[in-house]
Amino acid sequence: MKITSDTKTRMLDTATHLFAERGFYGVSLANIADELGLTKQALIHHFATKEKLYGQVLERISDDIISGSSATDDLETFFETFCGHAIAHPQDSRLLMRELLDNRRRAEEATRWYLEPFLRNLIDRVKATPRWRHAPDPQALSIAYQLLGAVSYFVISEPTLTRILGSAQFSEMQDIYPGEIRRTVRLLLSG
Amino acid sequence: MKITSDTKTRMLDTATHLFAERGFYGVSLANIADELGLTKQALIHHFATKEKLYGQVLERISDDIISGSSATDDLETFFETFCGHAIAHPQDSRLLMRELLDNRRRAEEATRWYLEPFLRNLIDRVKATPRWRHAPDPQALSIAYQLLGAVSYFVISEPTLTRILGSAQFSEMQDIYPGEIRRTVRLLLSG
DNA sequence: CGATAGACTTACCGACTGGTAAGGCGTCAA
DNA sequence: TTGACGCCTTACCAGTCGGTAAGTCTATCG
Repeated sequence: MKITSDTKTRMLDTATHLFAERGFYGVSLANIADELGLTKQALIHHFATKEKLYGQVLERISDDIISGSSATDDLETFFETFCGHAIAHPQDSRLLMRELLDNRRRAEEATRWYLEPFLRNLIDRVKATPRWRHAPDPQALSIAYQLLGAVSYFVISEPTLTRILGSAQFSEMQDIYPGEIRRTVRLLLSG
Repeated sequence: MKITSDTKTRMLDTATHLFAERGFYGVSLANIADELGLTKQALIHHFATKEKLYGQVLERISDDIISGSSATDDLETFFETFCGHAIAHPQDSRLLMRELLDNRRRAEEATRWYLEPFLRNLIDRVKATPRWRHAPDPQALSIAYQLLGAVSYFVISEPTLTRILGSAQFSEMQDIYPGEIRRTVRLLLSG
């Protein structure tokens, strides 16, 4: 128990998992604490409030995403990496999707805007391609956003698709999806 | 006060709006009742439980979506309609997105599977095109899902994009997005 | 050995949750 | 006039929420 940051990391891991699965209001501090084998006051000791805990969870994820994307990658490589990361870490996609849905209400109290640098980066990346070199920002972002949405929406649909298709067909779909995305990227960059 | 179904409709409208905005656990029966100028027991009188109210909200939306899509439309027309509906009724998209995120936990108690007929319909529609006539189900669904995701993800991002781009650039993006989707549909059907 | 500090606990709080029980009120049929 | 019914209310409940207060325990350091 000497290394307190280890406990803090475990807390963030568990909180990330639960917030991603049930959302901010679907999870109580007691839920998180139970899964850790601690009390909710241990969480409050480290993070002061539930909001701040949630904020640190978001911050860690957005740092991962931004640092995980090399600035020199072309669009095709970028989305290949992005798609791979999203499928490997569906929790992150779920949590960011929830944040997109919830941030209108959280807007007043949001201190930092997590997604902005990521999206600015994406716009520049699209405008670095020959096809979209002269596109205005909204159009460049439209291109990127279609791909972003195509990946994220698929990843968060895992439970639904598994139920409808069965797990065998879903994992088949999961295998081919990155390739389909790659083909769409190429089409968008050439057409 | 004679026409009770009118009150019931108002209740469903308000519940739809609030559930879409804050999610199932972010809204209490009292919140909904307050906005209606009634008490939460009025809601319970009509819907018995919060879960059943939520279920009826979902049912109404999925009925709208399914009945709103003519079976004879080709893919391009279908997604044009779908995109228009999504932009005109962002609440519906938000709610369905939340359901995709939450239904893993709700899975045990779900009595009806809302999205299945919609997705089956989509698979058939993709396989009705010359380009994908012989595609297996997972691939056909991958094609459709990219488009579905591209539309839905954009629609629920309105608060985020407005903040980042400003409302002028966002509405510009909203204007061009259906056209971008249409072009992507064509690319996917020809490439 | 004694003191200090961080990690974590028990005990507790007021506010709010979904839901039950019971009754008031207006409308309509007999 | 009377009774029944649908709509909605007040009163109330046990359970949970996020958070505060006041410790206990252990490790470190002088």
